[in-house]
Amino acid sequence: MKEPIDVIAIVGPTASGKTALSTALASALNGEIINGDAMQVYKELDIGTAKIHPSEMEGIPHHFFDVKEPTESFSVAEYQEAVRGWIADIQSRGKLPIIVGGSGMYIQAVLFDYRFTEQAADPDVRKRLEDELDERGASELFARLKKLDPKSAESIHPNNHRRLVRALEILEVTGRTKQDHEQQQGNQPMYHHLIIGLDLPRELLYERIDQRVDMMVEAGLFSEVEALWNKGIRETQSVQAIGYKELISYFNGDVTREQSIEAVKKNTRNYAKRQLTYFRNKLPVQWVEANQSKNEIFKRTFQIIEGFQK
RNA sequence: GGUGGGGUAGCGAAGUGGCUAAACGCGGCGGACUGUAAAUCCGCUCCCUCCGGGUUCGGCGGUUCGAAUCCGUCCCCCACCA
Repeated sequence: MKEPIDVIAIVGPTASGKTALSTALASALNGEIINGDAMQVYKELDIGTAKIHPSEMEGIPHHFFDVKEPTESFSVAEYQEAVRGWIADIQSRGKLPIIVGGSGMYIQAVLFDYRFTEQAADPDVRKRLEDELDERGASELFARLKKLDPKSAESIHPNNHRRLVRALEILEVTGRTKQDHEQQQGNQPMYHHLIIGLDLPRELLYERIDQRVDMMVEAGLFSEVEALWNKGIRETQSVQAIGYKELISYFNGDVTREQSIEAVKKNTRNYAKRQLTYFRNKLPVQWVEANQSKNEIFKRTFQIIEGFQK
């Protein structure tokens, strides 16, 4: 008997062709698309995030893009909640939700039984911990974590200040350890889902990335970033995205234009590699070779979907 | 043709008799990841490997117990002079 698919996710490193596949798939399957990308939630970050242009949407509804101002912060927990809402909404209308994006953990958090702490993150507590870290040094904070939450301390490298601070923050805000919190939950899937991953030979991927960055520059990436910069948006979470932070260095006068472009390319390549690591090791991905014609990719994807439903 | 500078691992660049398979940076590869994730962090990167071993510092030949480091010679690059 056939068990219907609840949701399909299309993942893959940046520049692997997810967007092109997504619209084709959505029209074939009566689907609607949900953003699976942490940075594409931001308004005004269009070119650098390779956000789909309305003219390319082919009439397919796209959800959860452009929902944040570039000055706002954003989090996985927020993403999880919103996207699960969208999945329910799309399903209720008899359509198939298709999540498309490259943020592995975000997608994992909606598809699997990830439970975040009841209380939201507390910026004040975090700030204080960060200051403390600067003043007293990481080793002192790490020693504290080791004492209060030894299990988590084992899995956090002392140099990873961000995760160190977060673990301490959880302790302080919720009164429970990070470890205690996480062991309550399984990695149970929340939906009958299928994850399609696009992959292509590394060398080719890098070539495509370099080309795409050049295209972004031609498409006006510098003026996009300059507009943000002129508004004083220079250090927000949004603008830590690749393609933005490097050009901000340029507008700050720290590097040349050419250097900033090269940095974008390099950081994008490194990022693509990290994405692949995540997909490979954290998600049950059905891989599709992306180094072939759109038609072939589409056909192969369809085969997988049909096989999955049987 | 002459004078000076230089040739070190994928690249850049230290090292100027033993502690050096050779600092450091970049690039590359692998990995971690539960409210910043396009973030943050870790490991590996001459060859074969379990211990360990084998070849290296432009080439060749010397000196020395021992050389990337000293000497001779040859090749190549750069600058200036002719």
